[in-house]
Amino acid sequence: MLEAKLQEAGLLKKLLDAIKELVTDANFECNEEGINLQAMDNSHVALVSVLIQAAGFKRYRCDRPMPLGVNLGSLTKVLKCAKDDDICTLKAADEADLLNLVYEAKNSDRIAEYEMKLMDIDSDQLGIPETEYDARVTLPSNEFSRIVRDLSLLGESVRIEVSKEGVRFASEGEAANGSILLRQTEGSISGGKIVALSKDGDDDGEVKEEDDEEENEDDDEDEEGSKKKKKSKGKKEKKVKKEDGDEDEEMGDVDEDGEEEQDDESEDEEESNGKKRKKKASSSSKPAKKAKTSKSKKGDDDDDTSGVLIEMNQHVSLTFSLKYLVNFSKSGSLANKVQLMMSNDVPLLVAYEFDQGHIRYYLAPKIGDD
Amino acid sequence: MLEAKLQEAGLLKKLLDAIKELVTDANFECNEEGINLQAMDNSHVALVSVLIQAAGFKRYRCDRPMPLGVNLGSLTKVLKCAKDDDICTLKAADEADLLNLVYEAKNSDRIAEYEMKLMDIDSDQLGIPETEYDARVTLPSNEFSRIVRDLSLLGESVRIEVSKEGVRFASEGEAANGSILLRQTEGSISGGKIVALSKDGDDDGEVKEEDDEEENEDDDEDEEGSKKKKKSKGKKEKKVKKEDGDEDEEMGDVDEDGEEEQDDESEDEEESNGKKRKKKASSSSKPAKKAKTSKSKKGDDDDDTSGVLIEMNQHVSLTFSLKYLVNFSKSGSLANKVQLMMSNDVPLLVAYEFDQGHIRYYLAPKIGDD
DNA sequence: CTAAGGTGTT
DNA sequence: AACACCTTAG
Repeated sequence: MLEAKLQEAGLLKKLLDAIKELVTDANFECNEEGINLQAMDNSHVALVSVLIQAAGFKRYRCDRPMPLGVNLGSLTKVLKCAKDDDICTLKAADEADLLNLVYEAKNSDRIAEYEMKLMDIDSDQLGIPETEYDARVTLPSNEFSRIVRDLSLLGESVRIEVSKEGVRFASEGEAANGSILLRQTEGSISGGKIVALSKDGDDDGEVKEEDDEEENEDDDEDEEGSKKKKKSKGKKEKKVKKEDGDEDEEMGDVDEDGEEEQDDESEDEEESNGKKRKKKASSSSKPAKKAKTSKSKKGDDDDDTSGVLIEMNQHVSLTFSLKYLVNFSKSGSLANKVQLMMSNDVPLLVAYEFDQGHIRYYLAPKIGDD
Repeated sequence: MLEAKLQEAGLLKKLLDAIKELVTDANFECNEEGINLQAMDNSHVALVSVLIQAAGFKRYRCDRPMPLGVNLGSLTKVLKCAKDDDICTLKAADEADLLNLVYEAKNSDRIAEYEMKLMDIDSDQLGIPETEYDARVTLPSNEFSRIVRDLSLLGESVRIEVSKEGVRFASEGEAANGSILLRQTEGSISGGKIVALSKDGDDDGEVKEEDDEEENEDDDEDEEGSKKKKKSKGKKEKKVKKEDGDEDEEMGDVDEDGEEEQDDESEDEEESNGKKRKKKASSSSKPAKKAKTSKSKKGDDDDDTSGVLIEMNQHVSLTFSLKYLVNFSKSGSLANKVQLMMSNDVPLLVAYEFDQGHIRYYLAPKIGDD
C-alpha cells in the first residue's frame, strides 16, 4: 500500500497545474524511491517527466511498486479542494481502484477527505536516453516564461540559438519579428564568460575552457578568483547534465540501467552532484556531500535566482513550437530557475528542479530550421 | 415618498451582487421599518430575504409603505456607477415609476445622479413559517464559501450532517467523493463541546453553555431520535428561531402559518412589534444572560470571526443542491459569519447578519436523501 | 500566504 | 458570468 504525506499540498497542486493541459491521464508510478510520472502529451509531441522523491515527503511508505492511473482533470479538481499549506496525505491500498486524499488544515479542526477513482492506464514507459547536451542555459524561470509568452504573440515557433554571444530566442511572425538575446550574467561565476559544458563522463572531447584540474581554491571561476564568494558555496564546476538536479535517476528505465554512473570516483554522492573531479585527489573527498546540502538551500550559483548561466561546447540552433514552451513555462511556480539543455537535432530538455524532485519536459525540434 | 441615505453604496452593491443571479426582478418593499426584499429565485426553488433596517441608514424617511419594482440587472448597472464609499441616497416619489439614486463622493465635489425606471411586479409575498431549528452551525462565511465551492467541483449535491462529531459536508461525484468535517472550535464558549440549542425567548442571542435540558433527553442523539424526529418536532421545546437575528419580520409564523398576512397593514404591525412579540410563542423565557459571563474570553461567540460554533438538539442530515449554496455564499462579503439553521425535512436557512440588516436564504432539502 | 482588485478572455 | 492570470496589499 501507499501512504505518502506531503507537507504542503501546494506542491502537488502546482505540479498538476503544470501538466494537466498537456496530459489528460497518467500513471503515478509509486515505489520506494518516490512517485514518478511520465507521459507523452496528448498529441505525442512532448514528453513530461515528474518526480517527487520519497525524501520529499513528510512521511512516505510504499510497500511495493504500484502504478496509480489518474485522470489529471479529476485530480486537479480534488486538489483544488486543498489549500496550499494543507498537509496532504495520499493513500492507496494495493490493487485499489481508489486514491484517498486527506487534507489537514495546518492549524484548525478542519479535516477534508476525498476519494478519487483510479483507472487503468497502459503505461508506455518510454525510456529517455540520457543525452549529453552541447549547451545548457540556466535562467530564471520567470524570465523564460516571459520570453516564450512574448514571442508567442508574434509567431508560432522560436529559434533558440546558443553561441558565444549568449542565447538568442528569435521568432518570426506576420506582424513582426522578435529576437531576445540573453547574455551570461556579469558577476557570475564565470564573470560573464560563457563556459564550456563539461561532459558528464570522463569524456573530454568537449572543449573545456578551463579545467577542473584547478585546485580547490579557484575551481570556481575561470577568472582568477575574482568572485571568490561563489567558491565558498558549492564547488561550482561547469559540467554536465544536471548539476542542480541531484537526482540522476533519469526517467525511465534508462537510468535504472545504471549506465550513467561512470563514476570515476566511487562516490555516488559526488556523481550525483555532477561535480566530477577526476583529480580531486587533492583534498576533499567528502566535501561534495556538503556542497549538496548547501546547495539545497541557496547560494549555489545555479540557485542564484536572477542570473543567466550559459554553458556550451558547441553552437546550437534549434527551432521549437512556442505553444509547448509556453505550456512548459507554467512550471515556473515550482522553481526559480529553469534549465534548457540542447544539442542540435536532439529534443530540448526543459528542466525545473525543486527541493526533492523535478519536472522535466522534452520537446523535439522542428525540422528544417536553422 | 421615500428618501433613504446610505452611508456606503458598497452595501447595496454587495447585496445586489449577492442576489442578482438568483432573481431578476423584485420589489423593494419600503416602509418605516426599512427596506425589505423577498423573492423566490427564478426557478422557484430558493427564497431570498433581504432587510436593511431604517436604522441602517444615515437618514431614512418613508412616509408610507411603497413597493419599488426593480429590475435587478438595471439596478446593478446603476450601482456600478457608484464607488463603494460613496454616500448613496435613494429617492422615490409616491406612485412614481422612477427611482432616483444620488451618489456623493465622500470627500469631493462629485455628485452623480441617476434615475432608474421602476416596474410593476406582482408580489407573491410568501409567508415564511417561523421555524424552530434542531441545529445551528455558525461558521466563518469564507469557510462556508470554500466548502461549497470545493464540493461543487465534485458533485451537485451536498449532504450536511450535524452530529456530536461536528458538522460534516459530504458530496459524491463521478470523479471523486469528498467529505469535510468541521469540529466545534476549541477554546470557544463551549470548550469544543457541542451544545444544545437554546430555546427561543428573550435571550439576546447568547448561547447557554450549560443547558439543564441538555442531559435529560434523548434528542441529542440515538438512532431512535431520528425516527422520532417528526414527532418530536411538534413537542420540542429546545428550539431557537434566531438568536442573533432579533428581527422577527418573518412573514407568517408557525403559530399563524395557516394565514398568510400579506396585507401591508398587518405586516407593518408585525414588524413594528417584532421585538416584542418575540416571546409570544415561547413559553419559557429562560434568561441566557448568564452564559455571557462564561464566554468572556473571545467576546461574543457570534462575533468570533474564526470559530465554528455548533448547536444542536438533534442529529440532522439533509441534502441540498450545491448550486444554490454556492450562490448563497456570495453574500460572504457582507458578513464574517454565516449561520446554517437546519431541521430534518425542513428548508435550510442560510443567514448572514450584518450591521443593520440581514440577507437570508431558504432552500428546501432534496428528498430521498440520507 | 491569503485576500482583493484589476485585467483579459471565453 | 466565469475563469485564469497578475498584481497588490495586508
